[in-house]
Amino acid sequence: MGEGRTQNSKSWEEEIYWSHFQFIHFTIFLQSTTDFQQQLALPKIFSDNLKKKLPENVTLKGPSGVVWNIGLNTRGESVYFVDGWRRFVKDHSLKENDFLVFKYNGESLFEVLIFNGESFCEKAASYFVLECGQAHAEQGGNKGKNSNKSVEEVNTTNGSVECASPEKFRSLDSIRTPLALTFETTNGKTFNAGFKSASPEKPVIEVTPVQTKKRARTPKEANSWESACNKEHSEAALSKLSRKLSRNDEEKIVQSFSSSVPYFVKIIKTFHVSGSCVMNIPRQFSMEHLKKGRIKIILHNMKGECWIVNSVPTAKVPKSHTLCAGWMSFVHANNIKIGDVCIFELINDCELRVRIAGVGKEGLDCQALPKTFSDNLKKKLPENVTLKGPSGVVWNIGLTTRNDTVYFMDGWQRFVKDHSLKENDFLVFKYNGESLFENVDKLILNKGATKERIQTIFLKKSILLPNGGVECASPEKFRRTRTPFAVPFETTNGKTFNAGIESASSKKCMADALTKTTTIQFPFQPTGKRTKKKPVKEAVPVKTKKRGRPPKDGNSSKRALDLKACNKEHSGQNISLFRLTFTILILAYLVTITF
DNA sequence: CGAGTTGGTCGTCTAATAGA
DNA sequence: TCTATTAGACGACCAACTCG
Repeated sequence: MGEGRTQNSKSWEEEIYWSHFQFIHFTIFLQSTTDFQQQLALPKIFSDNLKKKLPENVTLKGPSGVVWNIGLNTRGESVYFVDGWRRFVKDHSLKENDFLVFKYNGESLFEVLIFNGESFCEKAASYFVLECGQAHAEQGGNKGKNSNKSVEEVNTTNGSVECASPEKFRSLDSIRTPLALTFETTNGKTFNAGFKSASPEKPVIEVTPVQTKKRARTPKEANSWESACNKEHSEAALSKLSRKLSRNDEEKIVQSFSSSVPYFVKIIKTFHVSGSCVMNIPRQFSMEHLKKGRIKIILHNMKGECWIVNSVPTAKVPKSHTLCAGWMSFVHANNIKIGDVCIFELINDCELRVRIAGVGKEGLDCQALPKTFSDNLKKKLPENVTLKGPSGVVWNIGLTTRNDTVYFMDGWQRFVKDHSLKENDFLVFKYNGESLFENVDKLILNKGATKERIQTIFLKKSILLPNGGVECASPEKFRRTRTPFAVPFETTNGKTFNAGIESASSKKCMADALTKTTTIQFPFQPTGKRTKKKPVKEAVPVKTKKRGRPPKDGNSSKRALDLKACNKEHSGQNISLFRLTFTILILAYLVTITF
């Protein structure tokens, strides 16, 4: 979204953010596939906006307060940390999967927080990196001019509220900003199908241009959300509401998901789960990945259970398929409801794995805190806490503990809504040890470098149960699941959020579903007992000539991060109580929102 | 050359029909 | 009566065409 905008078409929020804000945050994930031990590429959006302002040498201030002087090198479109970076990596024992949060002061200082990608919490050891020879020497060396000044500036801001002026600015912004329309439309179950094809060579970016541009009907009469909700039959109302979707809305789901296998996305409509109960497969997906004629398709849910479903060619749309017999059983067994998002991934020939993401407001109701954090602080956490947003505005949130996991519960939905949080948003929280969580804003994820990383790390953190309860999987389980990545986007607040999140509803199963649907013979034999009222016209050959402008290029802005792990060399000494407390109290985690 | 018009294509959705 | 299947209306999008 925001990232897709060109420099010349910045929103006013972006313009103000990049031109006037004193502090800029961004996040970088360390990948083994990149040479991160030698150099580190800064996020493209960051360097694009600030390249001209960046000095040749900057200072990195680690969590311990020690500073490192780092040389910047511009190559092509990218800016890299080079000289001195290796030392920083070594001194902090940075490893693959660690991720760093940088806070740039607008001049030459970057404050760095270092997080463990496994626990989503800070690496405690990073607070105990002491002044070492190299770091010390650099600090006092000829590059000290910038650093000294910067350190002073940091000290003045550290103890109090960060970036006072910008925060005030943002506060006004937040008050002005209406609730996120996009979120409501998401909840409004208003998306149409999307189709995305991915090849092994290009597993995530490629988007089939034609199919992703779905046509959303607009209602003849303008039904407002309110009027729709007032209808007696809410499902029908939702169905009507769904027609109000814009094309952009439809594409969002497709673009927020990526998979190494071909897939298509469907937003469940009334007719998918009631009445005839059919599911149409996008024509292009059918053409590319399904056999012609009647076939049976095996649908897998995320539990590994499977259903056999008839797939018949669509008469009106040649080469397209419609799921019919067996689809209803799948719907019932997996408790699929109107508005749910189903992602059909082709895992084998005629086998589709279906990810089902519930779209109810219950999906926004809670958010699990990182296990490491809650394990350490669960006993100290009050029942109600305060979330302080980047704007300075606060939200009261209730905490609930279930199965050893602590969740933001009551009020979280409001926080999500007010901040237009979506799938793949990335939040960093700072906990003050009592009842206040401050949300550090304006993180910029190194999109390209993060994409692959996120697929292996940021995983499903909470699963909504049909009864509204929440089941939280272990971090290890999360890690095993490949998670879609969405490009960083800008909220209506002008904030750039990132991170990978995925959530899905795990619905209860119907034990007999399989037996009900396994009676279909293969190859499928039509009954032949139906008669057509009218002769069917011979299928007209599809015109191959495409008119008009060619589809736009998929813009893959992959960037490489370079770095490698290194060994720990420094252990903590002279531990101060303050440092220890601070170490524990800062956390970062990914927000999982089911919609 | 650009704006407006037109017609083809195809996805969405409903209703009809027939089998179990 | 329920489920499976099919036909077709409707409507949006897009590209080619037309015209000023």
